[in-house]
Amino acid sequence: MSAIRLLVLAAVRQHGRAHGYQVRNDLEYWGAHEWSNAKPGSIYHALKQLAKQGALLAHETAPSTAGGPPRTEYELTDAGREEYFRLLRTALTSYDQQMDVLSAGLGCMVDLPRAEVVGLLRERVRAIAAWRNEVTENYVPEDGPEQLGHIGEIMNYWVHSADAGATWTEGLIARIEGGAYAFAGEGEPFVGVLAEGQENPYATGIPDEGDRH
Amino acid sequence: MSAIRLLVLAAVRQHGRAHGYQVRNDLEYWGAHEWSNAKPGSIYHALKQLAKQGALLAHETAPSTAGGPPRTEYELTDAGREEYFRLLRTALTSYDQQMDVLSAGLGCMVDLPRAEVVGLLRERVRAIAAWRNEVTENYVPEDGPEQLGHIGEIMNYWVHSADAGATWTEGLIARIEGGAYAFAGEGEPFVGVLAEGQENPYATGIPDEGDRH
DNA sequence: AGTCCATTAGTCAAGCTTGACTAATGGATC
DNA sequence: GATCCATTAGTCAAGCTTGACTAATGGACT
Repeated sequence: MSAIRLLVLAAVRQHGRAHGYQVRNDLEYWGAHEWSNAKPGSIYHALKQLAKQGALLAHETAPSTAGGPPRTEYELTDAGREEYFRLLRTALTSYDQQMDVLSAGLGCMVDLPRAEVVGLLRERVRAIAAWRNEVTENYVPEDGPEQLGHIGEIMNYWVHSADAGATWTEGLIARIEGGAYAFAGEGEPFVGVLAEGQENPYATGIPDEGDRH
Repeated sequence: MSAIRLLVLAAVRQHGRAHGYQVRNDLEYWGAHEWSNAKPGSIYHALKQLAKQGALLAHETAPSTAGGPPRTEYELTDAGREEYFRLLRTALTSYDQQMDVLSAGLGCMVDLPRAEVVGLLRERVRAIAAWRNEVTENYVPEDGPEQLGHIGEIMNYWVHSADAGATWTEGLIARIEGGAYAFAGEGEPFVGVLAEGQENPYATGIPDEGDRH
């Protein structure tokens, strides 16, 4: 599972109706370029693919009001809403060693009820434990782990990462059970997208080639 | 950077001369399917691509002696040896949040001298610290981190993971400085590939569709 | 002697990712 | 008033990944 579809659906969903560049800006606002493969090509590809598969409805292209080529606006369909929640639940539950998927899930978690998120995260902790069990049982030779030599460090690293992930998840569960954040059905939903014309306070100040001289 | 090229170069290098299926088996022996995208398609693609780019020399296809279609054998070129060490050094040094790259680097680290590996890992710790610094400075609003709401959990998770990675790397440095493992120039090199006809003791017992009935 | 099928070995199309490129508008500068 | 260029918006080709598929050999079973 890649994070990009979840992120794109989340952005379109919060806008109600959005064009590609808006989605692209929101993902930059979320810092997604730092922890996921949210690049223009991937975003536009995901939009087209989701539209083709019926998760998004593509409205005919309209000429831009602010320069640039005409733009296509997208809206979530019912199938898209289902897909969004399916992806979100998977992102919070499954352990696939990919930081981007969980990160996207964290950004969207408040769209689910508090109790469900806690349940999904507990399931995640269980999944990590199961994975850990599987690899430690299958990859230790009869003569003890020393026999593996430096190769054993690979497993050592996986297990260390898995444990760190589980510990962190338990901390998050505690914070959520302690009342942190506003989840679905608990008042004003969190607004996480940029309004038309609003500037991104986290815009990357990184100059590209063209800025240098 | 993806781990697959490094893994494929490592397998070919250890064999001296190898065909695709041999590489595929070695990667399974290393457990690479558990922690990287080492699937048949990716492996054969990487072999072809590396050959096209001059890192591998492809010998003409020869009919298999044990069934199946004819196979192509590959050998490292001088450019391939350089590429191997370049990728290996990058894998050990850079922090890109991808477990597979570091895992591949760990599997290959003994091909470098002990002192160099320690240096590269120290550089890695520095890279993690720099990354941590950058994100914590750039993504905290003026009014304090609480302002971010649940979005702050994403950064919290990155930082936690980065710290866990740095701690683990420091542990590894200590083990290596303490004399663990045999590195380049320290006697018999570690043999990590399967000889012709040798069975993989870690073969996945997972049955695929065809086995079911 | 024919069929089944496990093993050996690799191909392929569809989808995803990447980095570089195109194209239109409007304001700043010379 | 012509040129430059930042911003807005999106395309494209090349490469990578995935899962399902093909193809050849030889042994087991009927």
